[in-house]
Amino acid sequence: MIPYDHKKIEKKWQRFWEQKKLYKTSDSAEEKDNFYALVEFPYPSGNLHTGHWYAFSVPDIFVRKKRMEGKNILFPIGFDAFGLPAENAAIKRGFDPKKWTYENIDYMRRQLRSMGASFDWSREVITADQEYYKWTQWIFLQFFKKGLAYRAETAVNWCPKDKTVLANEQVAAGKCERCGAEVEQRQMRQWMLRITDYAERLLSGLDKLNWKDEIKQAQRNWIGKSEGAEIEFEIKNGIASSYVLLHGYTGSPNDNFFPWLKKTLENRGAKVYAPKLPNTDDPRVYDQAAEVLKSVPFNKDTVIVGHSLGSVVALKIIEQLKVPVRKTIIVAGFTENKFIDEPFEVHTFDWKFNVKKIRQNAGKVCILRDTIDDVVPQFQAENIKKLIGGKIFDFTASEPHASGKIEPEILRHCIDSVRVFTTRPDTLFGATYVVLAPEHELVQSLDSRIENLEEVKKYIGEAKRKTPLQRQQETKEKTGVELKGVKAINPTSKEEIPVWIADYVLSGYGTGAIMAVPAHDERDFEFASKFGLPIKHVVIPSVVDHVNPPRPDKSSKTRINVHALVYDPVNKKYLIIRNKKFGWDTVVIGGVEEGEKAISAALRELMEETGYVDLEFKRILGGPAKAVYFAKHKDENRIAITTAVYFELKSDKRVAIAEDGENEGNEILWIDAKDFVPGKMVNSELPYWLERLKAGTNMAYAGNGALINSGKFEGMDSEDAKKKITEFVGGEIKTQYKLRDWVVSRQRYWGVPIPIIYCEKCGVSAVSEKDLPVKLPDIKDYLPTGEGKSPLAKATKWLSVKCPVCGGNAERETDTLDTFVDSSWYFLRYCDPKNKKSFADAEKMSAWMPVDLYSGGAEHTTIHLLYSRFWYKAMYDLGLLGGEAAKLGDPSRLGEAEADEPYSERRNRGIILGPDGQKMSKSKGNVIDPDEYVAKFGSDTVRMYLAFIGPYSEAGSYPWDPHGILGIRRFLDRVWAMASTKNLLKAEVFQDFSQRDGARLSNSPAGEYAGLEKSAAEASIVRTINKTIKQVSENIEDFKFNTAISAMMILLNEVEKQSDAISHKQYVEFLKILAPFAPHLTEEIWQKMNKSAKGGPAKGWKSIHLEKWPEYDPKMLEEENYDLVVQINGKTRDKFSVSVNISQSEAEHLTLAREKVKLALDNKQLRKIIFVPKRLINIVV
RNA sequence: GCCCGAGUGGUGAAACGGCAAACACGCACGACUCAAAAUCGUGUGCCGAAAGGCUUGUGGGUUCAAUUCCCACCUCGGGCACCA
Repeated sequence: MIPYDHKKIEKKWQRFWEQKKLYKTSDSAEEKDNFYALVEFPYPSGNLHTGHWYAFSVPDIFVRKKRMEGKNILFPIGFDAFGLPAENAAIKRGFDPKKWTYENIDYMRRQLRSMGASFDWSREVITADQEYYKWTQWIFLQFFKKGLAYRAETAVNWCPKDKTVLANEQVAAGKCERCGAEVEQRQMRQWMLRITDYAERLLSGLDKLNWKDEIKQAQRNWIGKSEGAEIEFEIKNGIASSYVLLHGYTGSPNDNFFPWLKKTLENRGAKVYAPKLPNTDDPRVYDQAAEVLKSVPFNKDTVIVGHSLGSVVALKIIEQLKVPVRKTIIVAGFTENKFIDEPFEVHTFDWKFNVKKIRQNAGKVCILRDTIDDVVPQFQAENIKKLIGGKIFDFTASEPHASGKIEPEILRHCIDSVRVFTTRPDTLFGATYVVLAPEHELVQSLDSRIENLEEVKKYIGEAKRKTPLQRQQETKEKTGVELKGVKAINPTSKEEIPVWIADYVLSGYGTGAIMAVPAHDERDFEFASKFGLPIKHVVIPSVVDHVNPPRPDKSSKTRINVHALVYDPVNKKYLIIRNKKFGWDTVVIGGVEEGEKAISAALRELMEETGYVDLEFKRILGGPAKAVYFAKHKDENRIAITTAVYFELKSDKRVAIAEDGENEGNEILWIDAKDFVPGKMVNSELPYWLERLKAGTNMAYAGNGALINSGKFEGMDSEDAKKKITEFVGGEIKTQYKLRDWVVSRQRYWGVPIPIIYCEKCGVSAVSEKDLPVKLPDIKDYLPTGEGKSPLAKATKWLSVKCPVCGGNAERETDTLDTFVDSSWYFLRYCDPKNKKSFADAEKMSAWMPVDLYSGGAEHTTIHLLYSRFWYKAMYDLGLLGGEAAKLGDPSRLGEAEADEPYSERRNRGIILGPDGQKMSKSKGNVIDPDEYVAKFGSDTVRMYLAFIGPYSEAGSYPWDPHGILGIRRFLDRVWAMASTKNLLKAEVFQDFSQRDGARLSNSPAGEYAGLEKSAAEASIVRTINKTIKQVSENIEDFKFNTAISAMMILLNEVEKQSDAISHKQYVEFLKILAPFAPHLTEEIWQKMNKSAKGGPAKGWKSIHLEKWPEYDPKMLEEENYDLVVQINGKTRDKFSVSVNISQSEAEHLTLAREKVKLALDNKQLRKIIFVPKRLINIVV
């Protein structure tokens, strides 16, 4: 017997496949459909671990099967080569990150080849290659030009250890996902991508995708959509006594600047001055304004609003004022993120400002940044901020100067008010206070009115010092401070309510302020309870009686009543009333008179109806709640606002029951506690009611229901009231997402340089296309500066550059891009990896995209998967994807196709644990080195063992069993041994084998097979092989490789027992279905079976991996007989062999005749017989 | 707390609503061997000497029949987490 020398065999075939370029893919193949199978490319950490093997070699089984089925397969591989580990190795051990990375790639490439996976290496992509990152930069610039990439100052996550910012998605439980250090919040100016613009499409796109629900759900949760309303709460005395409105240069061609704004302010009793300014940039514009403004009595309660040109006028006025004004609002332009490729003429004012004077007199400064692209530097938000300070508020309308949109926005700043976001506008009547996030801007603008400013400032300072993790850890105990002297006005009741700041309100979500409805929100309830704030119930649960539902043909009456539940603790019984006349059970129900307490009403009614008087009130069981039912005794529908009260019986003492019509037919009953359940009572679901009524007692009731204490909305269903109340107070229906914009700049070296240039004069501009790529310079010192700057800031020579607009001296952006940017489009580069003219050719992309099957780790669900979906959609909208996608580029046609989704099917893989069932880690000493096992058993064994370890279709975690792998090796040994002992591997026997299709494997004379036994064995083998082909085919499709392997094992077990019965054709079929699992072994046997006389491969021989995937014959699956299972009352009692065609009556007859059945039935009456052909017969007695 | 997913032998795990535990590991016994390893064979859910009974986290429901469908609860894993 020839030994199975895996080392020799595997090396031989890996070399052979490579030489023959067996897996090289052309973009189309005749009569073959394209199929794009993608696995997440690895980070070149230096060594392939078990996880890599699991990630790559198992999907390779699927890929090989698809290829044999006749698909033109794209199965590429590459390296996600930028990232922190390289850089940290550089800092720690002095390696050159580039050298380190590329050496690792070389090593891993060799290891990957030893895996025998059928990658097309000719398409390898490395993200750190200049040819690749040139296009990363290029695409980034396309985003920049469309405003999808922008730079802004926001609160960002800062990792103090890695000294870089992180995206939200890279922070887990307040810690840096990579190094575990506690993340801090910092205000920093960063590059961001507008992924939030795509929130809705990222959400709706999921519906169309063939992904597992758990993956979709995780993305949905991450996006976190909630629908609600924004509602304005005015601050008491929030309106100033006078306003001066100064219109803009280009924005308002009409006489009056914002007529609506003027009217609105006047309606509220303010004095408004809106002089007409000439539409010119001549300095005399001020003189004219000054003339008009002579009549304005400026004082410390004046608010000045300047827009564009008007802002310059405003500054001039402020400069000359003697007394400071209350507030200055400047509506300014925005140039920073505009891509300027053409020089423009700059309008200039030669006015000089006295900055000190302005700062003295401007009061609170608030700058609203419009989307208008203002080319005049004086009109730009940033410049105005430099000049007079203050705070910038971004205002994004759908169009610049959006009339009707910007005015309300300005109004908000003219009148001190708080805008809150709520998903429960229906509870607005119950808003008893307002809470601001500590970072909320209103605190600053109100500081003169806050009586306890010191305390407030102290609280804010403490809140700011806390890391996000600390804040999270303190969720149990709520803290906060009231802004004393400040009141907000509830827009429904006009009541004055207190304003608090508390860090349980997050500045980054919604408006950074909430209306607190303690009665109907758990957090507010907790806060209100702690600080003694009022709790006002406005929604009560609503219960409809399903046993006695309201009848549409009957009139309805609303009543306030009480349900009195009485318990006798001695006998453990409940008191109920059974009405004989109408046939129902109730507890005592009594109407509550005007001004009466529920408890006394209950006691009165109990006495009248039952006579019991010695009762002790225990507690309010529930309510108030709305209960709707049909009251038979009154023949009308009842809408009862009811309270449930619980009493205990102290003694049997009774008085006479009042004899009136009401009590007719009533029977007073005491029933067992266990019988006090809906099913056991007559026409009653009272216990269920009482349960429902409990909601809202001693806790916040957050459910829906009916409105109370809500003015004209009294009684309305809370769901309907949401819209109605929002309209009533002039609020705005709004959708919020938890998703934040993606922060992509990193203050680190080893990444793609952001291709942006800063010029003193021209601001921010893109690097010209011809200058791409901006190469990552070689530097010596990789240490981050720590103060928010990348090590690139130290590469002085690289740093300085000519401005692409004016040609003057300028500087480069020193931050690099997040590596998730690199991996957001690598699958596109695989389509056309060598392209020098574009990132990928449109035709080629449309030949392959979308990816048919994407396999990767579950940890990327809300990171890479979400990012790349966004990236792809953005590219799609920019028309960059070409082919069909470009034709579909019109956003109005979206939804017609999935053209904007990159992956049509996604599968998450599980993880391999150490033998101890723990995650593998060096410190635990449970790391399995795949190389060791490959050396010992071969890569075929390792990959097949990983496939066998558990269902790949479920992202479970499977421990590596060092013994378990033996089972696979034994199986492969037996496959080999069978070929070997059956002389398959001897050339002289099998030359011209191709002509001997159908011949027996053994050399024995044909006569030996004569006889019944043999043919039964043959029939059995035929059936098994067909079954196996069927199962293996289906299981691979479902990623259930474990059961596919088990099916092949079953086949081999059977074949070994009667190997003479297997034909050559059948053996070949077996070999072919095994080929994707054990590509080397099967190829070796396949070749040896097809040797020519001279010993080389037979003429026309081709690799088994290019052979056609076997098909099964459904007819061959059928059996003539089967074991009929006999059940009696569902329990198996017997079984016997019957023909497949047996009729029910025959089966019954045979079954009843059997001894065991007779015995078991014991002459009992048969009630029913169920016969399921080909399965069982069930006798019910 | 919310949203997913999963609970089946000693272990990894199988099972269109139809014989629970296929396949594999491990273990026990046997064969081969002077011996061991490897290999091959037999057995292996639990209780019971056997007949037989019990068994898919717990409790209920639907069904002739439930690991599978429905409800409640418990435990574990994952994601989110003061998101108004």
